Amino acid sequence: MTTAEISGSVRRRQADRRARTRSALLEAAARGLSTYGYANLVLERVANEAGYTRGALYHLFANKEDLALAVVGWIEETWNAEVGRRADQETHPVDALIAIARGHAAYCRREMARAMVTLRVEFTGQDHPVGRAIATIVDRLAASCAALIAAARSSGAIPPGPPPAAMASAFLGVVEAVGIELAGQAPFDTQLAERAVRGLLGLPPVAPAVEARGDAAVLPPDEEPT
Amino acid sequence: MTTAEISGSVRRRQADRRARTRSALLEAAARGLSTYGYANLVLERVANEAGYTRGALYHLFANKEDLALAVVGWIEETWNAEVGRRADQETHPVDALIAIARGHAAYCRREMARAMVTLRVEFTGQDHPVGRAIATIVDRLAASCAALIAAARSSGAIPPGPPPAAMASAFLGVVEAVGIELAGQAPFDTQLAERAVRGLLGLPPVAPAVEARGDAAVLPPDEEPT
DNA sequence: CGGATAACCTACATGCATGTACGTATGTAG
DNA sequence: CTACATACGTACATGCATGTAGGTTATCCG
Repeated sequence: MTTAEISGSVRRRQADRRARTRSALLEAAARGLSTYGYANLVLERVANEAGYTRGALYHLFANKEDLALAVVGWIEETWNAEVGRRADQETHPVDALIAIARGHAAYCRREMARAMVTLRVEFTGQDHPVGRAIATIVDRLAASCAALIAAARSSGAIPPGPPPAAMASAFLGVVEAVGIELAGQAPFDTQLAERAVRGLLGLPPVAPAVEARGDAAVLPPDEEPT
Repeated sequence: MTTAEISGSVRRRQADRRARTRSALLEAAARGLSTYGYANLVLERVANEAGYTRGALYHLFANKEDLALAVVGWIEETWNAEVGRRADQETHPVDALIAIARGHAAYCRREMARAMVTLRVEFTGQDHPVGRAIATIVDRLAASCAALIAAARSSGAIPPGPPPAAMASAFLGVVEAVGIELAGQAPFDTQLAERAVRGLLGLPPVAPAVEARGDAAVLPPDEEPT
């Protein structure tokens, strides 16, 4: 029984206990959202998978929407920490774009990345707070990519083409597609994403010598939510 | 006109009426599925948007699932007619892949293409008849692409890389991504899809002279369902 | 040790969407 | 003109998921 397990385990502070159950619920919710989406997500299943009941969930989150928004916020944090920070360290716009392509393709191995796609597709064309939250993140990211594309063009690094905003949308779509389609493949080849976006942007292809070696990146498993 | 022909045309009136309302409901359902997905699709809205009530819908379709399956079948037909046939006419595998890339990117302008994506995402990882129907279509398509990739490799047209099945998944993902992200943009540049998949597959980029001209394809609006 | 507070569970109320049964009107054949 | 079939509408029943209220158990502090 749950109560016996709790009383038998090591004593924790109330805040710790709260944070721990909150993390468990968030993780279960992220898994559920990535597979079932928002509408098909049933809260009792989420709570049970985390080892609780709906009562605990409604004690920690206001409602279903609040739970989903918390998951979206968690996604944004982890993405910024794992991908955005790496891209910000690059000085040249092309390098930053490639860093985003490879980093996001790698990030797509995580459960949360699939949740991002699922929610975005589900709420496209709707007017729902969760959809707006997702759109805000993606729009910010797209704006950054559009600025990078514009900068790379003005410096002559990539040839002219469609408007930067449109190219940025296609760019992110390509990166996401490669990441999602290849998530679960081992070894995970993040260079495929780079090859695709190079073609899209009009950059010269990667050197054949490097390409033949096929460098594969290995990712650590999902971390615990904070 | 003979009496048989007259009675035949008269007998047709009911069948025609049935087919017309069926088409109207199918079209409304496709629109609804592309924006709301399956779970959020409300049959009363579908029927009302087609100018009927749920009674007519349940007279022509067994249930919600049957309606969605009919939409999926309609998607498959139109896709084969507009994209698959074009690809089959190409003799060289690379040309067939490019034809699929450009054709599918163009096809993505249609409402139904968005429904295809929405349903596929919604039912990924589920065991639902609608999801199976979608998966069957996509799997067949992916198998065709994988065969084309393998053929192109054995003829030396494209360099070696990840397994053809994985490449085919990424290929379709890229094509879909470019098509979806750029649907609604005008002029619609199907060549972006070609550039992206060329990079992905390891093909040389398109000639700059042709690229600079930026040939845009214009599509007719959605046809009536048959 | 014991009250207070927070974490958590159980049971009920509500709303919404599907599916079904039945009613009506229009078309069709003998 | 009569009898039947088909297209479509209306109203009810059911199931399911959310949200809420109140009770129970665990933790904190004087």
